[in-house]
Amino acid sequence: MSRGDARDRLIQAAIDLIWTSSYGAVSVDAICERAQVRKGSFYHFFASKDDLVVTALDTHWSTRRPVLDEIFSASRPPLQRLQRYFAHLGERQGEVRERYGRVLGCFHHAIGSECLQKPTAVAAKAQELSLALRRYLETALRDAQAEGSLPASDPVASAKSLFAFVTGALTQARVHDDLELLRQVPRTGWLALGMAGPPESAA
Amino acid sequence: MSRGDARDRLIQAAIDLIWTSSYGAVSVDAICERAQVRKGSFYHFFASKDDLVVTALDTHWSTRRPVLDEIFSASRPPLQRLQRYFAHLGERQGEVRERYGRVLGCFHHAIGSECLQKPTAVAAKAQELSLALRRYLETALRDAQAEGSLPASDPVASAKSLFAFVTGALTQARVHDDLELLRQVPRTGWLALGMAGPPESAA
DNA sequence: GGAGGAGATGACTGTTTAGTCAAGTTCGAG
DNA sequence: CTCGAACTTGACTAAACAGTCATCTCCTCC
Repeated sequence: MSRGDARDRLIQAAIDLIWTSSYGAVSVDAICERAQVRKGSFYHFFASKDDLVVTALDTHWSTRRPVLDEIFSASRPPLQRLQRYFAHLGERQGEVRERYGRVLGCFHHAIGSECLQKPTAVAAKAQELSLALRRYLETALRDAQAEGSLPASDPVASAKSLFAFVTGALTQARVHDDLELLRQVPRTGWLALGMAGPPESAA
Repeated sequence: MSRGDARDRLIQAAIDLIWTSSYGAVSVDAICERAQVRKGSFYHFFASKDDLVVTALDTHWSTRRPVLDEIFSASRPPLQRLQRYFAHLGERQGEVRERYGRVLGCFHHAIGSECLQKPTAVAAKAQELSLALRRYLETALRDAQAEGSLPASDPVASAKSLFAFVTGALTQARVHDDLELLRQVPRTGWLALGMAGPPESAA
């Protein structure tokens, strides 16, 4: 990493600090100090604090995307995709807890619910990523209905409800630092879809 | 309201401003300006910004509590309580939208997920109120299981999951200003409890 | 009417904030 | 060696920030 060394450190510092507290509570100075980068360098790489945060959101998403692509692979039966995703939530936050000492939930969701309309660019990026995530669910539900393994209904509305449950569980887990709650997600998730449990082949 | 006139305006201004944006984005000056109260008066009534916010949380809760007490009245069949609450979510946020021009979700939940550990007093108060709300669900679930209208399970864990879904739906509705999502809550809520729909007598 | 307290006021302090800038250093290509 | 571009640096600004304070204005009770 010769090129973008300080830049990368700034991005990582922003992710660490904002994720563990909040957008509004983290200052440029704090990010610089953690990244061991001077103020002038910050503004060499980024036009503003918001510019860095948008970049941080993109960077973080680019690390999650391949994982989601694998979980929601079209070569996998649609219900098995959901089963893997439900299980992934708990596993992933377990890793987060080991690294940050605390369950932190979803990075861009935490930012998105804090920055409603305030800094347009940040809010727009957070919403964009939330929508991208929801589309994984939507596709899996549509595929499941197409193959008849899930009762027919509006897949967009169903994905919205399921997504609300997932983000709610992640946020509650974050607030109460409660990993156990996420381990309940698979059970309740299937119920919310109108099913008693996961398909036999997916367990 | 002879006593506490300016004080009340400060509390209301804090609720309005923080609810429509966020804790971190609202300054004491902004609150004072909206309340038409001078800085000195602010600190005559409140020891600090956090002190006002804690008071605002309590004040707001005290307006919601009688409504919840009515909805979750023990003289009502437990499943009917849940049905009423599910329906209430959409109605209430409809009112909020009319008043504030936007769906805002749950006030103390928005603050609670933003202020994780930072200002101890604010975070503690927000968590206290979240817990109080969750207990309404817990009691209803316990009563429903006791009378056999809901399959037996751990009511605490079930309440956590149901509460995660409700807060998730409120937050999604807030972020996307989407009232329609909340209107789906009754349907998905019953599913998540392992029921096909509300009891006949409750509809 | 006078004493005293609750409340109002605006100017004030010191700190933190985001963002700027001119003068540096480093380093690879020509 | 030299030139320029990428990068670094620390001092700087102006605004916003939370919080303070002496002084004033009421209103109430004696």
